[in-house]
Amino acid sequence: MPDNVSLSRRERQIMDIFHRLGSATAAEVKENLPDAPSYSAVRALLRIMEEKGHLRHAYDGPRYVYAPIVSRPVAQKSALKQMVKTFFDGSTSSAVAALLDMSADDLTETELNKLSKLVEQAKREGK
Amino acid sequence: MPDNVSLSRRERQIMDIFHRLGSATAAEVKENLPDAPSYSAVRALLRIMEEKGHLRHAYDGPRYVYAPIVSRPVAQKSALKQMVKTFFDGSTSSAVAALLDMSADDLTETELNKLSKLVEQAKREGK
DNA sequence: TGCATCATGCTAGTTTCTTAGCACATTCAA
DNA sequence: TTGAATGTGCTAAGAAACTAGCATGATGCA
Repeated sequence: MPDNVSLSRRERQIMDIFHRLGSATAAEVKENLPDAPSYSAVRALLRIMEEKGHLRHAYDGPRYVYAPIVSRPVAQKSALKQMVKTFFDGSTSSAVAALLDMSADDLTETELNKLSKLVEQAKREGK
Repeated sequence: MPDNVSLSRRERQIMDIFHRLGSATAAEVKENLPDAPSYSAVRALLRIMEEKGHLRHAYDGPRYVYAPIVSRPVAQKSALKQMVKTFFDGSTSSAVAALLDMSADDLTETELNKLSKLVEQAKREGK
């Protein structure tokens, strides 16, 4: 095992599923996995990832329901940080700009108003 | 080789370096790599990644300078898309909100004003 | 109750990734 | 011009990741 933090290809795919779904059984993970391997392979991966500390499991009747150890907000934050650092030279505003530019068409007026408010709020708090 | 698109652990680390630096020689990649392996190992990886179509190389005198095949803007876009989909249920505004919240303290007034303008512009364009 | 179904735990094998090291070409300064 | 430094190409092997399949225990319904 290299280091318990950096994920292998499959492990990353699986973590993405959990970040999207929150929690999932082995069968659900398999369904959502590109180039889905065998059910057995998925279970083995989940077991290993639990050992490594990426996941934990609870019981839903007879079966395991896995979920990430790290909460969604924390995972979001760390993913965004990484993203801003890697792709935007550490500039948050560049990232926001790209985000807006990218999906300008998809944003409703309501959402845009919400964003205006967020920016205004940030201004007030900064002072 | 699994599929030429999904990156292995090392390959991902290396791609991140390129997205940050733009281009780099084997020696530079090695310097920036966590748990840096041997110079030789780095070169081998770069060669393989070029074969797979992730990188290309040019010459700087005697040595190779590698760079991503995909341009930075395109890579940014696709990374953001992935991020929004995985961590924010597809909601751009949630992502922007998290971004602002995360780094509110680091944003200067100038930057905030810039963002205001971007939002206003998006509003106008949407109409 | 008995059996099909659906779980998990484990083991062992294959494939892919990762690495080092050698051979050879080029560069550059003494 | 010559040899130390610094490149690259290649090969082979060890490590890690990935996978299938079997054994076994729980569940649920005819």
